[in-house]
Amino acid sequence: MADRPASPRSGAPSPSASSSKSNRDPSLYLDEHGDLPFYFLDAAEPQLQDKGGSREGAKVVLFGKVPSPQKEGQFDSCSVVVKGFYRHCYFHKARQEVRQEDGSIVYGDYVSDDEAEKEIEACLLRLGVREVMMKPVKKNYPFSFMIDKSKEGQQISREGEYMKVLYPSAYPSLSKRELKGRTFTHVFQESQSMLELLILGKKIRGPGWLKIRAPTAPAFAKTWCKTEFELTLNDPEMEGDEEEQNVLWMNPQPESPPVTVMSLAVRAVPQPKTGVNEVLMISAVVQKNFSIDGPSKDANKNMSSFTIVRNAPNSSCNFPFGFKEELEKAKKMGHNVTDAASERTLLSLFLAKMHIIDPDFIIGHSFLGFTCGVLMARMDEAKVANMSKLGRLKGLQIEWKKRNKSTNSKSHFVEKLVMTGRLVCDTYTSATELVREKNYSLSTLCHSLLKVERPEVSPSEYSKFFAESSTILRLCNLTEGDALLQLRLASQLMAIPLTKQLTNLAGSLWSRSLSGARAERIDYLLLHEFHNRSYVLPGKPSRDMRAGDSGDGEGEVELMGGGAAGGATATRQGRRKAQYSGGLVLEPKKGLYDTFVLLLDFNSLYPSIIREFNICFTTMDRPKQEKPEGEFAYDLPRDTSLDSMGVLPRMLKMLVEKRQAVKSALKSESDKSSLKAQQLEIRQKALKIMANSMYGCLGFVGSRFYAQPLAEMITMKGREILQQTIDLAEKKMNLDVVYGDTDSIFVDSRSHDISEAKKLGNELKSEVNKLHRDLVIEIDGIFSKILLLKKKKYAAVVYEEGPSGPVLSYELKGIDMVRRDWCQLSREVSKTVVDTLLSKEISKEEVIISIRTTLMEVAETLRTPGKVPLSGLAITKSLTKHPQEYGDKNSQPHVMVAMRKLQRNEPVAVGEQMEYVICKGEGSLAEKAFSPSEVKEQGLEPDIEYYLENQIHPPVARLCASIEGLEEAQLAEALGLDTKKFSSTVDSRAGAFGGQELSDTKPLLQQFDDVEPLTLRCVLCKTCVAFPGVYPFQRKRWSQATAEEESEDESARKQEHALRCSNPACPSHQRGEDGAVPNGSPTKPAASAEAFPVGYLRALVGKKIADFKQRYASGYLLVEEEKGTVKMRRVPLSLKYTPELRVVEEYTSSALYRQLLYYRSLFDVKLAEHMSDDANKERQVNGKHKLELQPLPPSVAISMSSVVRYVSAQLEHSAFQQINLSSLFDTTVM
RNA sequence: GAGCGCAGCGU
DNA sequence: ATTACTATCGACGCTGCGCTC
Ligand SMILES: [Mg+2]
Ligand SMILES: [Mg+2]
Repeated sequence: MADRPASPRSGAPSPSASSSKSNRDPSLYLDEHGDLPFYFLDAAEPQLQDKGGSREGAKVVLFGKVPSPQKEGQFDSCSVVVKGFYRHCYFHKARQEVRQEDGSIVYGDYVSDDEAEKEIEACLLRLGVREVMMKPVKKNYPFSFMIDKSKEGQQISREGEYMKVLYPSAYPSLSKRELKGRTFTHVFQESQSMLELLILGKKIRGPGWLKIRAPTAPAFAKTWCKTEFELTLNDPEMEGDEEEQNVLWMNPQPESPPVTVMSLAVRAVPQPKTGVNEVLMISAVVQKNFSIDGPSKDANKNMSSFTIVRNAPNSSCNFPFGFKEELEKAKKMGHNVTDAASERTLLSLFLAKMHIIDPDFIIGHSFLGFTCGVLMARMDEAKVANMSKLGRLKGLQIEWKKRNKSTNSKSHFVEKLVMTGRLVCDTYTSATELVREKNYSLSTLCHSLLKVERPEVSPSEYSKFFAESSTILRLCNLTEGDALLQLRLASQLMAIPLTKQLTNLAGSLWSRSLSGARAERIDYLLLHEFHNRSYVLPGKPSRDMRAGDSGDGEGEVELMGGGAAGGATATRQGRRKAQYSGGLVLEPKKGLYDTFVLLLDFNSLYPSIIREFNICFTTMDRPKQEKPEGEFAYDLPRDTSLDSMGVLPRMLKMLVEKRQAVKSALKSESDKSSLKAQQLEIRQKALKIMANSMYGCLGFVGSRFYAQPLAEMITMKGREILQQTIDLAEKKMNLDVVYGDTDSIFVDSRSHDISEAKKLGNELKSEVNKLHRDLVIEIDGIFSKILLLKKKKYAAVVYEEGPSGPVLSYELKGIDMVRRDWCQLSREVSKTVVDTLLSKEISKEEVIISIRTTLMEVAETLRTPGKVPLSGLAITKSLTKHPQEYGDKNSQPHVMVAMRKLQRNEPVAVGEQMEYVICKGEGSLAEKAFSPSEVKEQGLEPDIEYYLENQIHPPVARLCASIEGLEEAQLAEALGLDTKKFSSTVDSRAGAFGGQELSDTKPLLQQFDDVEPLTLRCVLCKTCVAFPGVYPFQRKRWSQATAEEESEDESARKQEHALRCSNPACPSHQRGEDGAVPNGSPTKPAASAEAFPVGYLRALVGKKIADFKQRYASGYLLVEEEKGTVKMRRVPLSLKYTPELRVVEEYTSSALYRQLLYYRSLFDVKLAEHMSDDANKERQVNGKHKLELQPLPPSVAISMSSVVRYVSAQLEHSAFQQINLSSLFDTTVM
């Protein structure tokens, strides 16, 4: 930037000129006026130990970087200890009570300054504050729109009169409870920290260049920084003079200095007996030119690394013979490995390195949650000196007895304390905030973000690595690799530049921003703004800023002290009940749409509402009238003109406009991957985050600016605007709104024409936008197909026009397959089902076939032991608290698994993803849940039926809920589940078959309506014969009776078997009466005389069965082929099977089953006898003659039974109901 | 069916 | 209601599972 000073020290003596002085001379850092250019990174207000009775004033330590006097362009770490603070508080003056004649009291003017001053002075004196400065001031009050029920008649108005009170910080801050008086009603900022006072007073807005006026050298260093200064603040002049400020924010800002980051990876091994982690190895990767504004240039050039590994004699991790030599060799190869004789040596060495390298940033994966704690515990145990070198604040005393409580302390308080002065970027924490993953282990993140497979080594394997020198070095390599991966991960996530931008925008502390204090960022943004506008600032959560909230009459709970606010009862982990209503969600018009559906969405709805309606602390009025309990009493600000803009709208306007500027700058950037472009991208993102999180903080009980009425007003307007938009679309434009959620509507264009749909969308868009000034709705997407399932649950095909035709992609919201609490298998099956449902141009029948086939295949695979890997069955659930803290631990699978893990002395972290597999066995679900490792070790068997019934069926059923022909029962049938659980309005035929026993020789004959009849072809004369069954009378009895007349053979009294050629001239008839029987002809081989030999029958039936199976299975194969190639383009099944399209389409599993059963029945002699009984009963009723079944020749009987056995074998393997449909896919034919 | 609890999607 | 230890977390809307009554 052109307007930037080239260097923060412009005008300073050049380094060479002062080279004669000692390197340590701090004055070298000062410019010609004796001022210090200081890049502020972070600050802390260390708590002071009380030394007897004498109190020291508060100290605030600023940590940062200063230009190195020795080397141009380099920077040294520096701290500035600021002293001489005065506490600032504001006493709001009371109004005089005037007694009326009727005895009532009215409140008049403010009490006089003298009166107030006297009382306040006395009050402070009573609290031990002897040096006080006081002055009447006018201040504004941010919560003037709320009614303070505890202070009837003494409401604070927007502008009011206060006494400003200042006293040295050596005196303690005042307790609100002790501050009661006649002349004042409220006290503000009495507990403000000096750090906050400094930041607000000096307008320090996050990391940036400051000019420190005339700092001095300290008598002794309080920090481990390379150089240190001390600054005593001027005595507070009541009127702050800009020239007298001793800390100034530089304007314009020179370029930020690069920082040094150190990524740490530690291998700790738990002691078998105690479970205490001991440090085995520490690796660090250091990068010196790390840019805090964006990606770093030449990152690799400025990287170095080291590893320290320790010997552990008398344990499994001792150095093998000759390790020293190997180590020396490795060192010569450039591998920076140091050995240490003991853990203590290792830790000391490490601290020394830390001190020399003096990193500004520490990067680690779960650094605060694990690594740092382990290091500290071991340093304490081994009595390693100067543990505080981990951070930069010297001589910290940490009370260890307190922290040995339990491992589940989530605040990492001590760790943060020790790290003071070095910023910590925890890749775990950052990732949980910046990306959504199924879990946040280093390996997973490397895989998904860096596309790198990280080799995992568990502590139990360390001893193996210590068997040989080479493998120890390999472990060192891996550890160093981890450190490098963490560094890359942090860079990839842009965690450091992004939090820096956020901190700059908010004017908060970087260390707090890094540890994810989101609400605090908004607090600081508003604190700065309100401070600058001369408002008294709200303190820690307490009710007096907004005592007696309008809606619920909670009076003066706060005075009782203990009463926890916000209803946060005890150890309640689950989310508490909502305090006010939020967004409007429409009931979707459920179903599958194949017309274009438009998604219109308001840009940043809530921030826009704040601007549109000028909603702010400063613009809202007190409710004019009492409203009944629970009703919202506030009115909208009447004035929404731009000149009366409130603070919040103004800030949002600023954020939005800045973002627009950044985005347009980004647009003009030709190379989107350039450093500049990426910096802009980060800035843009930070601006968006800030704008969007403002609303959330208004409703946050713990926020400094907690203002539920504002939050409530915003959501209320949100609901109104969405409803208004819907009405416009439906009533005025006669459109079909099929769904909407908070800030969006989904409109069915009822058209297959994209341009028509777009036109419609644009019309609606412009109509809506006409209604608003700041609110903007936009077409957020066009779906060529959408399956609306439930509120917040849908699957859609996004239609976009690319340079070469339409580009399709999925949008999947809320459905089970996007959630991590279903096993992978379930998600995969759902995926296939969604693929089918959303595929293009596929008939309803094809969809049904395809999904049924998928399910049958899944069931078959699952029921085949070992076909599905355990990982596919693992169900994942997070531990949201320590296992012990769960109420009924015994009924929750993930908790049970965690408890057992604890029992085995394995660490269990809060937030960890517990994997479990449901196994066969007795008891409740939780008792059948085991971790994958337990399953393997104990040889347990997964409960396949559980998975089919509870993991596959419900999600698929939900997806198919609106698809006719794929009701729950059909899906259950396809999965081979008990269909009785589902209402039997569904497939009655399937139901009928479901109850059928295979051994039953009396099937329901009408069920063979749709089977293909069996045609035999005489092997001798090639005549084709439709095979009626064992006897001719059976011909018309397989399906519903037809009106057709009986043929001669069917009604013949003497029923001869039907296994004979119909051609009278056939040679088969030449041989004896029965034809089929080779009755011992001497001239011809017996077999050749048969029309239908048994071998032929079996082959024919076998072939037919195989054909049907193939026909059935081919549907599946086609789907499978599809999956591998084009996700969205499914070739319809009919394309491949045009000649037999109908057959294929209708060829379901039950059809196949019936076909097989039919074949068997045709040859079933016993069945024939049953059927003749039935037939004779009917004939008797109708007065027809009785049929007499003629005995079968032995050979025919053998043929018949042979075929029956053959078909039965195939049927038995393929139990269609409740057993196993899978062998239908067995393509081998006997 | 209600209650409780758990999970974590959605805006 | 914390910036020294009980942790501390932006809001609300919605579905789905398991257990007990
Ligand atoms: Mg939006
Ligand atoms: Mg939206």
